[in-house]
Amino acid sequence: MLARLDAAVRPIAHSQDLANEEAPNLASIFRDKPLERLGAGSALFWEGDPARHVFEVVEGVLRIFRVMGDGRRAITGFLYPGDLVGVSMRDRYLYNAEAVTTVRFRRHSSTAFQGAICHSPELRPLLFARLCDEMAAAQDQMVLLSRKNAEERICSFLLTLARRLSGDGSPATHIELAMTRLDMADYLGLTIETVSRTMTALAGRGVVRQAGRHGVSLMRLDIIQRLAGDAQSTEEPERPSNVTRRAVWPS
Amino acid sequence: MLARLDAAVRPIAHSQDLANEEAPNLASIFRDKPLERLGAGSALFWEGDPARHVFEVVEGVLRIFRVMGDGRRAITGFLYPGDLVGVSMRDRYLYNAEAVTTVRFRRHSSTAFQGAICHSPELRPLLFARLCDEMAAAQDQMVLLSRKNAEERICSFLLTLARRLSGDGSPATHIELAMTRLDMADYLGLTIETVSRTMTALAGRGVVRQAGRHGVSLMRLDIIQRLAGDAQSTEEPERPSNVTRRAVWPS
DNA sequence: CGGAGTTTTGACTGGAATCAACTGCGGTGG
DNA sequence: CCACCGCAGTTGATTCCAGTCAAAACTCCG
Repeated sequence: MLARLDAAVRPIAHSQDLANEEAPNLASIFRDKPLERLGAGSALFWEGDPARHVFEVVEGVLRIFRVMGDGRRAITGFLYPGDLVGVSMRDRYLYNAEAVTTVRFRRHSSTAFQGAICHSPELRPLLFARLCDEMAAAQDQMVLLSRKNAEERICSFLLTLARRLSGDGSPATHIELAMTRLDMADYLGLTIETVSRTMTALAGRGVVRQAGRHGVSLMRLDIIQRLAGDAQSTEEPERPSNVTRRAVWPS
Repeated sequence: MLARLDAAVRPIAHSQDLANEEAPNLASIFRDKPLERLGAGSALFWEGDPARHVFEVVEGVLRIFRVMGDGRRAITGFLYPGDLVGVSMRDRYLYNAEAVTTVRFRRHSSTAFQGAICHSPELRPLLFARLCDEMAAAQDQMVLLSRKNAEERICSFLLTLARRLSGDGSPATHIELAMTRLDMADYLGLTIETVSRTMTALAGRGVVRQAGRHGVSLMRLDIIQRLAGDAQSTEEPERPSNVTRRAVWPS
């Protein structure tokens, strides 16, 4: 009873990778599996369910979250095309996974996935790398939740999303939030009211521009970056420890 | 390129395992390495340092943390004997590691460690399992930071510590906190004053008893467990596909 | 056009942060 | 042995950011 990790793992490269012609990658394991579909709001699995499958998100957005006894919800991550869900060493899923939007995905049995990983010296390090990226992202999130104020949380979130959606390194200047304010709040450790007020305040200062319910244009990336709070303070920019500064975020 | 994870990984079993006579375990990789020593407060490495080594904690406690530009600190974890530090797929450490107490540890080069893992079908799943446990712990911490109040955070922390220090499943009833109030605060996303007040309040209610600066006796484990907030609410202990509400807490 | 859900806005509250003493322990050296 | 210092921790007073409660406004549907 070996493998079956329980973590949601994210890709290093974005999803539009050339899965077929290139060197094997994690997505290639799923290539011949049928495409399945999950309506917005539906659950892919629940915490505690037997962890029989591993999933690859092909299109759409998933949220993974836990719910406390009294109903308080904490979203621990959003998953995008190319991400794997349900990779775990345990026999039960440790969190809930729900579709934020309509999601298209492929399914693989945990045992077969495990076998494929174990026997492929090419794939193994890829999975390891994803787990490590995920761990780094989790630590970023812990910093955010433990020490950032509402404005810093929102700006960090927008920036992360902008970087992820752009594929390459530089953040996109316009993003479409797939999720509601409630999802954002439960991910950032805030309430919907605070998320709303903070977004409005940023828009009022011309830092962002809201376009419809879910569209956000990042008008002043420089300011957003500063407000996100990850920046070095202005002393000794040559600190070798700063070099990696944020090797962190995936993509 | 290949292996070098960046996560602090924890053991499933406690450290007093029979490293030598039993089946290979992760500690066995380090068995022939010399024991080194690190004074309380000293750094093992800094965020951004080249990740040349992987460490095994043999004795004492480490803290791993990040510092924001303006000095705010967030401790993302404490590491105990048997834990590995610096396992990473990146060429730089992503966080700081400092000794809370005097620490004794062993050191292994990242590349050699990586090689040992890659070539050992026994060790690989163990490392995977640790990463996954670490990921699960990180998610617990995100729930704590995002949705729990001060009292719940303190009780969760005490409970986690009690479980870890006892080795087996049932929580120890007396624990010695290796860390200061400041460490606790930076781990729990609180201030020292709030940690202090909350501890005092718990002691005042007879839930815990403080013994000296760092000793804590858990007088009412049942209450602590309830206050930690992870408990089921008292409805329907069996959870079939009771999709609506929520599906269970792990195990 | 209507209606439900989502988002925004406003008024007020409250829990933890902040600011500020004060206490007590532990080590050190006279 | 004890006076002194310094740091960790506690306690108190006050502030403030985000939460709560409530209602209005907007959007996206059919």
